[in-house]
Amino acid sequence: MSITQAHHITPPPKTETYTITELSEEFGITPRTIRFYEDKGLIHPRRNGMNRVYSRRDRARLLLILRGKRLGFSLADIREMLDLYDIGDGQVEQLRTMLRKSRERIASLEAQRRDIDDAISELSSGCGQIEAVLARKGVPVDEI
Amino acid sequence: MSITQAHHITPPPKTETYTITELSEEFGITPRTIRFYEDKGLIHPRRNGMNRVYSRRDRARLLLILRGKRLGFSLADIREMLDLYDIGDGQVEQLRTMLRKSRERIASLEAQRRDIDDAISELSSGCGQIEAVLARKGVPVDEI
DNA sequence: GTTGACGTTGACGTAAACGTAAAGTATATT
DNA sequence: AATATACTTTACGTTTACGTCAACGTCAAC
Repeated sequence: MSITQAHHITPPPKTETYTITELSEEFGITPRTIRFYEDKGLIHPRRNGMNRVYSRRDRARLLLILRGKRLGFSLADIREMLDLYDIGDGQVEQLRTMLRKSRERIASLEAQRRDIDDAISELSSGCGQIEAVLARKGVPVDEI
Repeated sequence: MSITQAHHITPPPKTETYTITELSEEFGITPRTIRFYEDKGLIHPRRNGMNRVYSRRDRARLLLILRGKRLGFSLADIREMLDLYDIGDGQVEQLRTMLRKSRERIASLEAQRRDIDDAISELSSGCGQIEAVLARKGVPVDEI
């Protein structure tokens, strides 16, 4: 039914390229997501006719995008940093921006952590009170 | 046309009631927000004609809602807990539910905190690297 | 000639928690 | 009346990061 062999196997990987599904599977995201990033200006793959063709540089950008997301940056932030990365000449300016953004992000995360700690305290205390009431009523507290 | 006297001065505060703007101002939220909560079934003020009339019980519910939000519960969660609170007879069942939800919330918050700590670590390390590069280039790092 | 795999664009849907008009009602004062 | 104030409802807009169709293109295989 087929030559069993080549078909969608990149012929001679001259300049390594990737299709959208290849990347989506490698990174565990959907093609829709990758197109969405393109829509937002985060990535600019070449085209082969209608189809998107991703280079290793594109792949690297995608990695940076996912890393940024993991760190809690917005796509807009990531885009800004990638744009600076592209310019490339203003290395220093780029690093300054990343440093500033990273520090801001750290401060924001630390604030979040304080809020979380406060909430945990309040919730724990609330749990304690509920447990006390239930215990007084003879209700086993751990089987909930 | 009027007794020149009373007007918006609650006559004899027989049963303490509140208007929507009173509550919104007291709690620093907008009337829209309070109506939204009603829309979502979190609160059920009486009506005087078309106008909403809030009792002290309603006010207390609003406080519980805001407290729940502060602790990071969704309005749906809060609604569920308030509904149980209303029934009132199944006190135990209600407490169990609150205890369960609170514990779930604590677990979720602790997970969030771990993620935050990881992100802070990664960001700090990244900042360190950037600072090193900038320092090597003779760029002052703190004035950014 | 049609099936299948893969790709494309476009547009609407989702979630949460409201914001923001737009337009009407009711009451009280001027 | 006219004005001012407070309140009402209805309904669409906002934000972020996609999901979910729908309908169509293209290419190779059978």
